[in-house]
Amino acid sequence: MNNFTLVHQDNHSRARLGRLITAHGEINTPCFMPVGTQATVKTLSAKELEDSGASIILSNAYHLFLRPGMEVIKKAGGLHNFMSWQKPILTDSGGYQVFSLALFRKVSDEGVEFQSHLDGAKHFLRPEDVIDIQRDLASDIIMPLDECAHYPCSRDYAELAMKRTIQWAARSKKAHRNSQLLFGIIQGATYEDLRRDCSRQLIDMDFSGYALGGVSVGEPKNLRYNIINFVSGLLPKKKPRYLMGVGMPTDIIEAVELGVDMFDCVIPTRYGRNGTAFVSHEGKMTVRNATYTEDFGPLDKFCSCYTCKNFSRAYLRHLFNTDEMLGLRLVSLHNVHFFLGLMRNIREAIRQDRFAEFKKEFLKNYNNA
RNA sequence: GUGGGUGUAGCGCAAUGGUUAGCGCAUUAGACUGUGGCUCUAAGGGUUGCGGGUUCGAAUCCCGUCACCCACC
Repeated sequence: MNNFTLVHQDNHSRARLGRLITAHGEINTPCFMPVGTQATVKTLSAKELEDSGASIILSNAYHLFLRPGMEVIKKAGGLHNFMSWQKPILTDSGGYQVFSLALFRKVSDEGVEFQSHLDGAKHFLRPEDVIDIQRDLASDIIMPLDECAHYPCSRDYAELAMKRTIQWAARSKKAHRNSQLLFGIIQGATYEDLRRDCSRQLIDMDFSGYALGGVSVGEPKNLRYNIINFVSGLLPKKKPRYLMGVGMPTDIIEAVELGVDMFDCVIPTRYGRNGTAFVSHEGKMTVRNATYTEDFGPLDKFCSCYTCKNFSRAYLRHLFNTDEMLGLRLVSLHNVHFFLGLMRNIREAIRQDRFAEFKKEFLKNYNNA
């Protein structure tokens, strides 16, 4: 059975409209998944997320495994109940975190031994363990353990990481026995032949969707788009395509044009906490800047979110300058609203076969992001 | 009034005779892509209280003066 339906293919590009069915509801694609690593999209309540139009969020097996631990989540009745979010959840395996956060790690074909970034305790996780953890989380879409190479990276290491990712994907598939949707993760850094080999082998294993990993890890933009373009062209049309960890609005638009369906990124919330807002027809805006000291207009005059309906730039700047936590919340809320609104606009443009015009129009006035 | 102490960037402080007076915070402006609210990068900002003197050279030593602090009258 296929959980993904291709609803419409844009006439003038590879952009596509789709629908993904999960145990906790349907997701219209292209979609953006706000990131809730520690069972919370930082500073936002489930209601605020829902009101912003979020149809799925992302969480993280590595973080939740370390804290609060699986026993707590199991007793809570799964991640949905624990965090009181009843729409779909995709959980990342934690492959990325093992390679970016752990104090120490030793990777072998068997799995990965690492030291917790929280308390230094040593853990050993095999791909099978990571599937079990996500079974207990009871998320809707789950990801296999993978090895994410950063940029720049030698061809030898990229090949090693890619091959291990494939082996682990096969073992994950074997260990996966329920109705959660398991995606395959394509690695191979910036090397097209490695990406091709990885794609082919994962496609042969028949996953519910395919994720493009190891992107936006420091590589220049042109290389990034080359790889997205290349891999997207290899993937089956009838399965969802997920570009992991991406990204800026312009990255998302470029990737949608290349046929990507799903995105997640910390940018709206992290930038929100750090005082950068995304504004329609403008781009990135640093809320702290002195120029807004007496700007009593809304953050984004085209936005209908709670922040923009009720507060001025001058007030938001004041909140950031005084380190008041409401500022983090209000700008995070706006940014999430902005990203989800962007996705709605993208879907509508594809539906009307005018994605190219939409992209042109969007980029015309939109700078730096 | 007497004695002592202190005056250096918006604030708190370094620099005890030797290049162009530094540091932290603050300010200003950047960065952040499968999340630690953190962190990082850069910039602006000085008549060293004021006036005089000694010296090749003074934030630094001397004299005067002003302000503030402490103690004693």
